[in-house]
Amino acid sequence: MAYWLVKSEPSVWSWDQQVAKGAKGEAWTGVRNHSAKLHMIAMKKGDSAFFYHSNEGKEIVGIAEIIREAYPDPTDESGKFVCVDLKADKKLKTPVTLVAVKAEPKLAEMALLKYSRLSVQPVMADEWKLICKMGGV
DNA sequence: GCCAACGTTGGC
DNA sequence: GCCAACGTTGGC
Repeated sequence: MAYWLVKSEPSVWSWDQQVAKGAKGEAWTGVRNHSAKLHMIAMKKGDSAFFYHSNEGKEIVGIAEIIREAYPDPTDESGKFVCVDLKADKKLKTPVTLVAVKAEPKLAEMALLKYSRLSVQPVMADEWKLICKMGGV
């Protein structure tokens, strides 16, 4: 069981839209970065991922579950990139903001802070637990 | 294969 | 709207 974090601009694809898809989920497409791609390939069905809103909100709003492992991204004409399917699992009672993550010394090593442009990132188990606690789940 | 120029992301 | 970080492109 591994943990991840995916980012999306809510104006493009928001948590509420993800929730509206229900149990059948939605393909997480459009990732055009090789580091992010490698992380998606490493995802296993049943893994969990934080859902982070970039630009607007700048906070972790919910937890999604990987329901389909990496397959070719249908929106990528070059055929080089992959996507996974995610479904909304649960919403954090309290969103964990970027400010809150930065204020917590135990989270200083998070990829979210170190590689702010990376749209799919791994999360350490203890980071995961702490953020869940901060988020009230 | 190096590196400058350029584009994109995302925080501020 | 600005700019830092970083990926990509293209000339050499």
